[in-house]
Amino acid sequence: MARTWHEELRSRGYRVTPQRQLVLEAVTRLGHATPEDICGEVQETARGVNISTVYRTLELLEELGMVTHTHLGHGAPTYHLASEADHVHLVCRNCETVTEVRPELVRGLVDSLDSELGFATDVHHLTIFGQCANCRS
Amino acid sequence: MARTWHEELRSRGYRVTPQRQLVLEAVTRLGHATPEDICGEVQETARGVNISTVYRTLELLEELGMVTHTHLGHGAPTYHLASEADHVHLVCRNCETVTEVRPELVRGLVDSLDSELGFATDVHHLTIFGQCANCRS
DNA sequence: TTGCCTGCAAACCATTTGCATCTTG
DNA sequence: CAAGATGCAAATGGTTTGCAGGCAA
Repeated sequence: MARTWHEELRSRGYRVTPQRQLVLEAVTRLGHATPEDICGEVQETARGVNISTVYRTLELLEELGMVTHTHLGHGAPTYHLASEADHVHLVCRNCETVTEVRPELVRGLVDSLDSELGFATDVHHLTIFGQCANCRS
Repeated sequence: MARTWHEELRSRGYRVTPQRQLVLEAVTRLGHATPEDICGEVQETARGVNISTVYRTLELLEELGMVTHTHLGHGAPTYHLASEADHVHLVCRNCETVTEVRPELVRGLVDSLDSELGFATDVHHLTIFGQCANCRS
């Protein structure tokens, strides 16, 4: 069986704290949430948790490869579980709607960049801006 | 002959000011510059120009379709002439190097998004993060 | 002369950091 | 009990805004 999250933390010299568990749970529950969203969600359970702890924890979880973030607009980035990150984001400039599309759509591009330039695309972080079908008509 | 920039401004009720000319020249000269870079460049010629004027002017020039911006990293966005924007940016997460690639590489993706989802991709704004050939080896 | 523009300063938002204190292992 | 984690407050970086005076048309 795969190493648990707690073991993962410990083996790298980090500690398991209630705050870290709550942040991870919040990210799991919310999906596509900003640090502030996450902080709010965490505070539903534990009032005292500070936003700087949320930032530090998100950085840690990202380093561990458990969460990733994307920039979906002008404001704060959004975080979600790495295990659920297998999709590409389309953001409509007009109505701000975010659509998730299957990664196969960018397969061709990713392959070209690899074979032609040796560039390894980070698909999870990819966000494509434009105009959605609704707003075009 | 096409309408000049000055006519374009005037016809929309905007005014031609030295600051606006300087900002446009700075963007032309610098390419891929942050608002702060641009402000610095402008101030080489006209000391008094304020950064808030630079922000306001960039917003205006973008609305007029003369410049565009992209996010190449965590910090400030970078601006460049729309007429020179016909390329896609690759950003290496490791060495921070920015590479411009010809837009044909994303043609397939853009076409798929259009035909399958009716989504009109804003190629100019597209930035692809990943790891470059150098840093992979 | 009109009212759009600009400079300045202050407000804002998202994020980071220093430090004293608390907790985990 | 030692090192790492947290809370708090203050600093930071980037951007926006209100307002009084300035300048283009």
